[in-house]
Amino acid sequence: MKSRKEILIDELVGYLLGHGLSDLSLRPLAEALGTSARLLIYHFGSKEGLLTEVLDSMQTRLRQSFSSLVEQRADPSERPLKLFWDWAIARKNYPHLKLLYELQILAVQNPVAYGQYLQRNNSNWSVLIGTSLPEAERTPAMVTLLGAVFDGLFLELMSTGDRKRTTQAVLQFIRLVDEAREARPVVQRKTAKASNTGPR
Amino acid sequence: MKSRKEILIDELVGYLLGHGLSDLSLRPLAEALGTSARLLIYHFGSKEGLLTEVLDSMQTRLRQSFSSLVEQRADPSERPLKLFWDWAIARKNYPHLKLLYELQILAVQNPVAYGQYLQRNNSNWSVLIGTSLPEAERTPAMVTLLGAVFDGLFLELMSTGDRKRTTQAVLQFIRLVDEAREARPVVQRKTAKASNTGPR
DNA sequence: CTTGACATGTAACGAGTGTTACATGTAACG
DNA sequence: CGTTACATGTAACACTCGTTACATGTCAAG
Repeated sequence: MKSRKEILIDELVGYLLGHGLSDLSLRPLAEALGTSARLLIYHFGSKEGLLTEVLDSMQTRLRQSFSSLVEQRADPSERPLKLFWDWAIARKNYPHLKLLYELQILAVQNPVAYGQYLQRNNSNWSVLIGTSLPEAERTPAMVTLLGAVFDGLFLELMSTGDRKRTTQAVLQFIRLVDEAREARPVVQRKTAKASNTGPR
Repeated sequence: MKSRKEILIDELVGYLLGHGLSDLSLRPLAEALGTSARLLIYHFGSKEGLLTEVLDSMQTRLRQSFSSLVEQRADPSERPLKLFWDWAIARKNYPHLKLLYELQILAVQNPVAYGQYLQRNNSNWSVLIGTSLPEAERTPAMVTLLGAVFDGLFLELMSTGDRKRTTQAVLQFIRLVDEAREARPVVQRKTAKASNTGPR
């Protein structure tokens, strides 16, 4: 059984997804939910407390959704980057990520007001994607690049709404990495045969 | 001779670079410049007019700086992406770009309030970089990817401040493109010899 | 010296902000 | 029924917001 507060949080998330963070105001917010500013303060203590709880709840849910995605991935041949991309632009997840990117930028420009909500953010999943790289390629530069490709393309998607072109760009990047891998001389030298992670 | 207004604009730009857009307020702004809100309204008509003029001035200056960079580039062997990156993270330009990225995000979340300042933005230079690609590679996906790599890495720089690692990632990407180019069978078929841009 | 354009100072207006004081309702438990 | 915890409504507080009315200053041109 959900408490009144949990119900409120759900509705608040919905509102934030549609209205963004930068010009949030209690009274219009309350009115949209059919309640009053008085109530919001009553349940969350302050506007800041409200933001903290709502954003926390959102991050938690996103993290869960992402974890379950990684665990039960149907097609193991699919590249992690593509897998993650498809997840991120799914109608269900897209607005949430969009909001987190807004938060990210606001925090960069105004750490005093927003920095606290940032503890850990996309750093988590960018690392997770990085894990998918063969160990020899898992340099800081490559991991950073991988994360940046995702961030940049997502930003482009937010700006233009062009799902097709941005997804093409994701695939282009994957192709690039593959081709470069072909071109590179094999550095592996210990065992000429078998895969590289050693016996188990 | 600069008019009072032009002087004001210069000071305003300086203030915006340090404080961002999202919580801009006339009175603190005026106080920081040693003037009054009354004066700002007097010169710019409204807060909105002020923002329009200041951001316009900023974009104009950035565009000039970028143009002169492209024209007089010293080392023609340097890759355009790297050239542009170095320009963007230079101490002089970095805060401006940072502000434009904030504007970009705010406009995405709140087109009503900020959309008007966006007419043309980074689309300009991302196209310019794209122009540097050999024609065969200048697909929408590749151009999009190129722009996204820049955006994503700049975002990462804004968040972490790690100039070294992000620059390494830029170089990593350039290397990736080069290696992939090697690996790919040559599509050019018209002339087997000489470079491809034709006689000069 | 007077005129007139530009610049500035003081103070206020009405609206919106987050937050609070105080009173009232609802419903479960003894 | 009475008590108690939770929820809610009404109204206000102190403050900031962008903007404006009105008066005053500066300073060059006639």
